[in-house]
Amino acid sequence: MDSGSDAPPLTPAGRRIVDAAEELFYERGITAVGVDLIAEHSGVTKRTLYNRFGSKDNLVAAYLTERDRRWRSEVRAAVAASGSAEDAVTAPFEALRSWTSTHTRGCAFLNALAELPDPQHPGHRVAADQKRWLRGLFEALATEAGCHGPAALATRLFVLHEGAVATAPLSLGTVAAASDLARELVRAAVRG
Amino acid sequence: MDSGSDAPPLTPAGRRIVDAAEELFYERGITAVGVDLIAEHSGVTKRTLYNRFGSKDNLVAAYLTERDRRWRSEVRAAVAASGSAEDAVTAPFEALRSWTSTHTRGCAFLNALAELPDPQHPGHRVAADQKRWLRGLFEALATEAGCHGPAALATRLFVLHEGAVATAPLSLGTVAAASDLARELVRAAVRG
DNA sequence: TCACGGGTATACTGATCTGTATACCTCTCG
DNA sequence: CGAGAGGTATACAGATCAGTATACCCGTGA
Repeated sequence: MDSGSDAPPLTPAGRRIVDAAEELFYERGITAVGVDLIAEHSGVTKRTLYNRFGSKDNLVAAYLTERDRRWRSEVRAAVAASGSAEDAVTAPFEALRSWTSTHTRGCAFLNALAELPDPQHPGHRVAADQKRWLRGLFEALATEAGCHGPAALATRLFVLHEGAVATAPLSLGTVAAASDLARELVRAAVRG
Repeated sequence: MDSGSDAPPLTPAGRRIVDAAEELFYERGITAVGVDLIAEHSGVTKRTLYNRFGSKDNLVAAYLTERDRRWRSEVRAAVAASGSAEDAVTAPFEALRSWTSTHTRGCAFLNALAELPDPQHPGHRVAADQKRWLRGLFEALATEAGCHGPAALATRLFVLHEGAVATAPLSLGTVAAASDLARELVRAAVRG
């Protein structure tokens, strides 16, 4: 559940493959990108790609797992950088703000869920787990901050967060709006 | 902007093609479904499909346009069925509730945006327009109900709505949570 | 009567898809 | 020395992709 250190240490070629997959899958879509293109962009033979990952589905899962690892790291850093337990609850929205300022394709995990309907697909599982982790993080942070009704509050913060990231590419000011409302909700839950 | 009556009257075969496209594109994904499969499912020759729509991209746009037309109709019905101007503001959440009770693949438009990164793609435009329409509808309803700060409120309601529909397939209770919070926000904006 | 719109049937093109086969190279470590 | 891991290079299989070509059928309306 921690998505932590049980990652197999990637070989140099494996590293380049995942890097290329991260960019291409995210920018152009998973189904629209073929393994040949990824092999070419990473300067690696298709044979090597299949030796490392076995199948495209597994490579997709590796791509999402890597994204998940980095994203959790950024969120945890934002939580650690927050000044108070109350601010920590909305720290994921700060991480979201900086993410959306440089990326215009929204959430890699929501996009993956849109493209991979099959719950058995390894990539689907990674993406769904990422979302469940985030909702759980909100609940843990809300509990830590002494908020009333941490479970219900966490679901509300989670909805706001996902709505913001899902609509971020539309540039309708949803990230700031969600962030502001989230802070109001947390403040009310701490006081109330 | 109304997505109304300027729709070309579909021929019988065209009707069946769009119906099949609606089901297949939504359930399995746009890129993952080929035109041959749609032709087969609609009992139509591929020649006819191309005579009607010209290209897969155009068929995708027709699919999303049809979905948009139906969805706006359902939302407008929910608005009309609401008992008061205040209830009308959150009527789209009622439509969302009934939609997610029978569909587990989330929002066809968000899914389309996830699969079609190119803003020039005709399907991308239809999906983006649908989202802008919804945000505008919230603002119009909020204004009608005499809410304070209707523009900011509309963006908040929009974020909640999109977060709910984006995470609905995860079954984390987000639709009910967003709906409840939306009503609280509207009530506060009417009173305040 | 006859032209035309809507549709069927079948075959095809050229590209691209995931995945595999075969053969060779090079470095490290026991 | 020798084995194995990591990788390259090239070619291939079989399926599927979007889209086109050719030829025919049938109903309606001028």
